[in-house]
Amino acid sequence: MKQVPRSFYRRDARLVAPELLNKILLASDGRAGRIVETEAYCGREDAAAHSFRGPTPRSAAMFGPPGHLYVYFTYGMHWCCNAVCGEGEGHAVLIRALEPLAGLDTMRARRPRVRGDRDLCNGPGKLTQALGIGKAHDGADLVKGNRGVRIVSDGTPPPRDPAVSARVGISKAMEYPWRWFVDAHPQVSGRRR
DNA sequence: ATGAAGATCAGA
DNA sequence: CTGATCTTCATC
Repeated sequence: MKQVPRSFYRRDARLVAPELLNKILLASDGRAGRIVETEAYCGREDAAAHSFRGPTPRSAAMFGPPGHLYVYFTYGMHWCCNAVCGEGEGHAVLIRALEPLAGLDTMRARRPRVRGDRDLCNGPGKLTQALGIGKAHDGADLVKGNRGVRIVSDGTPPPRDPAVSARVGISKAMEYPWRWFVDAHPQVSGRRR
């Protein structure tokens, strides 16, 4: 497994998001999945971003150093995780779906209602539940992995031609095509509109 | 102090 | 399509 250096994240989220595809999100106890769907959120120029109006207590991590995690709670029950990008401009990449790779038993235990393994991590709230990511990981360093979460590469390059679409579930700035996913994994990628 | 909206999910 | 569930932040 190769390390993904901090310089990888120190760029516009729209450049990082498609390149995060096929990298691996790793949790402390061996649970891991391949990233197959991402979305870019772009600070002050992006009305759909939590960072749009500048830093708040919730979005503080988005303005922090790149290569750290921004984790937020939404809809009264779900955690979502992002890789912070850029250099303090409030850019981040939302990780929306994983192809489960390891620790599937623990994932199933975390998501007891799920029938098939393909529903384990195919959504931003699902994958955090499967991997056990929550408030404790807000601000965690994905390069050092000192809070048990990191992103690595197994050498698989990002897709040469990732699928692109509008972002899912937003009500502002819907016109931007800032969602990328691995088209070759229809069974694990989230919704496909 | 208040309330509306929310980067979602599961089940009918 | 709807209900669940509760934090966050802008506004009053």
